[in-house]
Amino acid sequence: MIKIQRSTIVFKTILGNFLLKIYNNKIKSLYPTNYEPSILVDKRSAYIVKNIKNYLNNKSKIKNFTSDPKGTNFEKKVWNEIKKINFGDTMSYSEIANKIKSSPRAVGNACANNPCLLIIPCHRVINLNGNTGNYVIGSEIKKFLLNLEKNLK
DNA sequence: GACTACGCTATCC
DNA sequence: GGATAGCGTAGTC
Repeated sequence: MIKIQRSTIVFKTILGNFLLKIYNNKIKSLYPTNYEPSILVDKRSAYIVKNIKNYLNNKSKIKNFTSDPKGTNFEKKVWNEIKKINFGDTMSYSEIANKIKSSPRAVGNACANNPCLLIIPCHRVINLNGNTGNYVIGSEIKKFLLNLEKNLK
């Protein structure tokens, strides 16, 4: 008998409230929300939330949680490559494009559709010329995250 | 066809 | 040397 776990919780961080969706022990999505934080969380969610909060407070590295985001085959391929980037490291859009035989622009497209912020570290993907490039919830936050990881590396 | 979280080149100061 | 414009590129809607 397979036990399916399903939970949706909202928690507060220094970057605002985030909505976390878990299905069958895998993270389906993680992104900012306007909803009020929820109170009751199961053990697994509480563990993930604690790690993300510690990460954003520069207390610990973010763990490599299993994720199962919804997207096209191409997007999943891009996200899979991004998950391989080590904590504190960066990679350019064109490097990722070369790995999967695509173009930088298409990689950026896939990044913009990433439903699992932080979990799929698309903030570690930057421009070839060294600029941080854009980010769904603001390039300032991208810089903040990169700086955070540099300090803890 | 239009849009895009990119990259390269040409062409201006 | 910087700034900017234009175009190529690949994937999505």
